[in-house]
Amino acid sequence: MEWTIQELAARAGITSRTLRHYDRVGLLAPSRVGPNGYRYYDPTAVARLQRILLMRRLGMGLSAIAEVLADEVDTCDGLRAHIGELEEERDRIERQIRSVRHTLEALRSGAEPRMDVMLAGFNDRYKDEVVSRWGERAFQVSNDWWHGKTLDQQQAWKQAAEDLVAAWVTAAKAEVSPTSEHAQSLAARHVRWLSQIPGTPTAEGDRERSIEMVKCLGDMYVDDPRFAGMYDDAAGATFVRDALHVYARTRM
Amino acid sequence: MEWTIQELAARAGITSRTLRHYDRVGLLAPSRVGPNGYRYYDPTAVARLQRILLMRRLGMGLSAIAEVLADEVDTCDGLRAHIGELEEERDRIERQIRSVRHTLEALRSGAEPRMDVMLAGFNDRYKDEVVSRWGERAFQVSNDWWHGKTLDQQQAWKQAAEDLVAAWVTAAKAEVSPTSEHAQSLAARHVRWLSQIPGTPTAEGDRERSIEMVKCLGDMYVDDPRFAGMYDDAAGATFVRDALHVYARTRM
DNA sequence: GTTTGACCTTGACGCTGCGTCAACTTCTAG
DNA sequence: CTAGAAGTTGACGCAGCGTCAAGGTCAAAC
Repeated sequence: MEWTIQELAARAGITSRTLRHYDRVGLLAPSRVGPNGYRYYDPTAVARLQRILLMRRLGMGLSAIAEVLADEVDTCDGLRAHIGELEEERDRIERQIRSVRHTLEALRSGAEPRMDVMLAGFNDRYKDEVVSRWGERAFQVSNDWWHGKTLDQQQAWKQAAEDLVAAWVTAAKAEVSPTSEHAQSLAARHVRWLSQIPGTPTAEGDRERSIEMVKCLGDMYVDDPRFAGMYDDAAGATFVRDALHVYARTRM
Repeated sequence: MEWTIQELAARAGITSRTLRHYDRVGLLAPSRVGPNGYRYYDPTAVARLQRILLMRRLGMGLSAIAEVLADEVDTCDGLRAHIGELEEERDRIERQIRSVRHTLEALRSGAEPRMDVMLAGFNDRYKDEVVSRWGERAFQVSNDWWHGKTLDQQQAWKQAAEDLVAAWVTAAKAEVSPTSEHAQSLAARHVRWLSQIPGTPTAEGDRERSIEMVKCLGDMYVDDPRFAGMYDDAAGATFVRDALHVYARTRM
């Protein structure tokens, strides 16, 4: 079976010009060229084109695609690498979906983006508050850390926080006890999450002040109006606070 | 809070040149321009940039992005549309992953791609066989139909077939009876799938020959070596054959 | 046999979305 | 005050095609 340039273009959803371009740059030569100069493509060429279009969709340059196709001694390796790329791309999109979805909800409820609040303690918008409570250096270091991250990294971090909040809400709804193993493991995760922020007591291994900070944070979840609704309702916030207090007292 | 052009570029993973370009084409103006001509960006600008980069990743042109951002009277609508786009993109990638994964497996096992076999009855590679069994016209019509589809459409169709096979294998493993409601609904789905191919008896409503064809196909799954392993093992193929036979006898 | 119209060819120029100097100014730190 | 890092505005370049232009080829109709 063979196809003319137009037939192949139509089937692939591209133009004949693109195929001629690929021929010229040596990316995809027709399987046969008629004595009249006409280009004809066979199924092998079609398969190659499919791979090319796949990679192009991922934003790869034509030269990069050519390299991949050339270096590909083992087709299996190429495909495996390809699956990896696709999975990464999917995960990235998945995260973006959740992020946008969250932004949408926040917008609808008229609230500020939750995570801006979550970062309240270490966001420059709350500088005075932080400085008075944890000192100038804690503010500086944590602030620099945050602004040193790329948007992608920030988003990933926020996503981790989102997941944590979601886990808390689920646990609270399940009406288990704040002292239960599950709740305590969530608290541990919460503290680990906090300790990623440099400059804070938990990150610096200052046990006394870490305990104080975790308890303070728990109280804020309940009392501070800026956190209102973050853990769904008052019961949720209370659950988180209790769990954090217990964890601070017994396991830190 | 404000950032200089370099700070923002670093955080967004782009270059300052890109930001200047966006300014020039009116896509993203800095929130403030100093008396020295320096550009400064505030969080609002950052949010807008995030949306721009998001859409750009989806392959949109800058002018198209500008239009979207301009037409967006309601931010919520824009975000919702955006989620839709992202979900579609994710699904597309998901399908590609499955497709590539399948190709890989087929390659590893040394077998031909399964779907080439699945199409055996109506693939030009098996022309003689088809013609002798279902007539010249059935071959012609179905073949034209298949080659008239775009690569994307072909892939979607193959994916549907993959899903069908997977459902069959699952059902076979569950050791339900071929006469069970579930197996029979799968058989119905199988026939509907077949009837999408123009020129075949099932597509043309020829009841007698449709029954014959479904039974014949079932037999081939078991007997024809080209289908070996498609339904995992002999037991799987037998299960499918039995279910199809029962369906053909009692419900067609 | 010729004509018509669809499809093929090779240039060649244009457009988008930046990368990359160049030439110059401005801010920051010692 | 001076070095160096970072800012500015052009201006040119490059990839990946779209889009004529100026023709050859083919299948079918007349």
